[in-house]
Amino acid sequence: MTRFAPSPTGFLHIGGARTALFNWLFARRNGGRFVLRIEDTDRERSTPEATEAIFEGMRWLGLEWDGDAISQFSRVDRHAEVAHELLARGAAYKCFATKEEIDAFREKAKAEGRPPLFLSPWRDADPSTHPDAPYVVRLRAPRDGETVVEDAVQGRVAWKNETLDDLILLRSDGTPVYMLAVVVDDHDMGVTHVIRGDDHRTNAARQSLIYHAMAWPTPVFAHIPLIHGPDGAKLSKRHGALGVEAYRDMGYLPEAMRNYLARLGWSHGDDEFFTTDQAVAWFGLDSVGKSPARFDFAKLENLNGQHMRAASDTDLLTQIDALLAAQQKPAIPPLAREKMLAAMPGLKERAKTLNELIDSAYYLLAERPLQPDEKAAKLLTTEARALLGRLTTHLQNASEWSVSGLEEIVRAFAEAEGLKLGKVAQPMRAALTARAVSPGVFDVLEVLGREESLARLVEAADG
RNA sequence: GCUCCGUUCGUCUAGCGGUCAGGACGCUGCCCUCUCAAGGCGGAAACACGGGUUCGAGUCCCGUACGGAGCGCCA
Repeated sequence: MTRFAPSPTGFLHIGGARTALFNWLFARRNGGRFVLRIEDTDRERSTPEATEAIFEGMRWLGLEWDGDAISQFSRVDRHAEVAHELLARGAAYKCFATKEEIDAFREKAKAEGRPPLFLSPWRDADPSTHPDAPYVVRLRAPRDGETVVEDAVQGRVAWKNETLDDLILLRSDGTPVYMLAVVVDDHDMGVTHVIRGDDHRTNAARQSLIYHAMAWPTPVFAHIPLIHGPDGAKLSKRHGALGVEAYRDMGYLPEAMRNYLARLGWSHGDDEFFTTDQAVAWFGLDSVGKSPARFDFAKLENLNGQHMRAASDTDLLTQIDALLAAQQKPAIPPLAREKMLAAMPGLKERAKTLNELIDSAYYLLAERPLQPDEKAAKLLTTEARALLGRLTTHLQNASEWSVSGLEEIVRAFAEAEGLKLGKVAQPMRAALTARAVSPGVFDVLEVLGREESLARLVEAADG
C-alpha cells in the first residue's frame, strides 16, 4: 500500500503530482492500494479550497485513489494516544523548556560553532522536580549508535544518533506534530511503501526513531529526487511549479502529462513515449534515478503532440469539450463538431496542445466574412484574387466534391495557368482558412463542403 | 556552520569492469511536399576534476569542486 500525503496549503504542484504518480504507479503495478491523506494538521494554513484543488488535480491527472481521502486532523486523538503510550513506557519525556530557553540555547550553540540541536535538560529529570507548567512531549532518542534507513532509491543512508535531536511529539497545547502524525497514520493505515520527495529524507531518520520506539515495523522508504526549474534552481512559480490545472489550461493531455512526469527521474530503457498501461507494467523503484531533474517544457510539448496524434478523433473532441468547460468558454456548436471531427486527422497532426488545435480549427468555426490574419492577407494579392476568381469557375463545375476529384481539378488548373501547385494552393488556403497555415487545402475543401468553400473563395476573389 | 545526498551531450536519460558511450527532446543539413506539421536519411553535442584499485574504469574506493535537501512547539 502506498499513499500520497499533501498538505492542503495550495494547488497540486508539479512535484507533488509526480510524487502522487509514482505512488500510484507503484501501487497499480503491484496490485496494491493507493490512498490519499490530507495533511491538514496545520490549521492556520490548511484550507478547504486547497483540498478541493488537490482532488481536482488528482482527478484530472487520472490518479484515482482508493477509498475516501483521509483527513489527518481527524486523527489527532489517536496521535496523542500514541504519544502518551510512548511517555508511559519511558520512550518519551516531558520537557518544560520554554521557547526562549530553546532559542537561547540554539543561538549559543551556533555562536560556538556547534550544531544547533537542542539538548533538553528535562530528558533525565526526576518527575518529582517537574513544575506545574506547560510542557511538550519529546522523544527520548538514542544518543549513541546510528540510525540507518534502507532507502529503495537512495540506498543505505546512515546518521549518527548524536546528530539527531529529541524531536517534539506533542506541542505544549497537547496537539501532535507532523512527524508523529505521519508515523502513526502510515502505521495504522498499513502503508508499506513511503514514496515521497527527497526533501523528506532526513525526516525518515527521525520517523524511524519513532517506529523503533513503538516497536513497529518500518515501511520501505523511497525518496525520489526533486524536480528543478529550467535554470537548475529550485522549482518556483516562475518555472513549472504551477498547479496541474494550469497545464490542463495550456492544453496538455493527462496521458501526456503522466508520460512526461514518469520519465522525470524514472526510466525504462530507451522508452520515451508510452501509455499509462505500459508505465504501470514497467514501473519499479529500482529504475528511479538519484539526481534531480529539470523541468523541460519543450519535451513535454513534444510528448503531448505525440499523444495527440495517437489519440482517437472522438477522444480528442471529448477532451476539447472538457477543456472548454473547465475554462468556462463556450462549447463547440453541434454543426461545427461534425466538421471538427472530419478535420481532426489533419488538425491533430499539426498541434502540440489542445489549445493549438482549437486555434487551428478557427476556419471551421468562423463565419463569413473571414478575418485573414497578417500572413494570410499578404497572400491575397490582387493577382492572387484574380487567380482565385478564375479557379472558382472550375470548382463550381466539379462533379463530385471530394479530395481526389478536387485535387485533379486544381492541379489541371495550375498547369493550365503555368503555375506550380503551391502558387494556387496558398491563396486558396488564405481564402478558405484566413491563415497561411492549415491542413491540406483539398482536405479543407472537402470538410468545408461545396457551398461554404465556394462562398469563401468568391468572397476572397471579390475582396 | 553542521548532517545527508547528488554529478554521463544544452535538457531528460541508457549504461550496472572490456560499448565506435546508446536513445529521446531541442538545434541543424538533406529528402518528401500545396503551407505548417508529420515522416525518412544524416550531423554537431556528454562521462565535473584529481588520485587510487585493476590487465582494463562512465561503471569500484578516496579526496576536491560544484549543486541540492534538511537542521521549527511548519508540513
